[in-house]
Amino acid sequence: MPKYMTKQRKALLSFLSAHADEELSARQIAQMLDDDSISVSAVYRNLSALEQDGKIRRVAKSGSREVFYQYTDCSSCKDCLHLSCEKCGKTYHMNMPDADRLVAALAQNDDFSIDKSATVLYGVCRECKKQS
Amino acid sequence: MPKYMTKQRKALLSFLSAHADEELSARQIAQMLDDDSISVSAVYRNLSALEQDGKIRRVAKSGSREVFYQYTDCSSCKDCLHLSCEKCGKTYHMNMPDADRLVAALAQNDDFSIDKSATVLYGVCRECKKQS
DNA sequence: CTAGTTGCAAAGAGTTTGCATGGCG
DNA sequence: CGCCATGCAAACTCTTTGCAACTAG
Repeated sequence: MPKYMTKQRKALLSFLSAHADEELSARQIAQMLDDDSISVSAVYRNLSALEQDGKIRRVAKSGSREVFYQYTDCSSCKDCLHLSCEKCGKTYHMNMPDADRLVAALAQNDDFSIDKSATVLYGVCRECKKQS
Repeated sequence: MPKYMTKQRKALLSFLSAHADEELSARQIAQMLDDDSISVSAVYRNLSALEQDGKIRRVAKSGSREVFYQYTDCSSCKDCLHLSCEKCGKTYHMNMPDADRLVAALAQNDDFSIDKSATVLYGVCRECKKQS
């Protein structure tokens, strides 16, 4: 959809790649890309385009009124399901045999076709479990 | 948390029970509870309380700037995983053997403790699959 | 050059809050 | 009767949009 690769868009995409799978608000993104590399409105416009393009997911976090954006680098994990840790915020990729089994079981027993790109499983990851 | 059962709160809770598992915005809720049974701000305040109490989940739907609220009647399905249809918006309950298998597989192979109350699997339900 | 993008500032929308009033217990 | 909850409207914040200037191709 975007036609020109402006330096602002380049900076944003590069930032998103570096922070793939993290849940960030537009404001946070604009701030972390400090030194005036891109304006907030341009961030919003680019984020919207990416969302329509299916490259970004929007999530509402409880307790905050902002919406958070999560960029997923599609090349590497088009088909995998995502696990998101509620403690540290990190995203993991569910291992494939499990994911396939889940998809198959849902299709067979619940007659439900899962949309892998839209669903995220929430919980607590190994690292955070250790600490608590 | 709430101390008094006002008629507004009663109307809201009754409405939510009747529309359990549906994703609705605060505005929608206030409007559907028409004839001035409750003000929008009271809806927000009650919704927030319910959210803190874990009885309500907030979701960001792509394309809309509003946040949607989903009430789950905990008594009936404390432990089950939810399936949400992207076409018709209905929520289904994943059948238990599958859910248990999924939880076990995640714990064992990914070392991830799933939070059943927070996760929702998105996809397309049987009814909607037929139609398309 | 031309058309897509940006930045700014203003508009728009959803949500929150202060305060006086009203009602549950 | 006391305190919580409500309604209203104003305040806030996040997000979108109009428009002139800029720039990638």
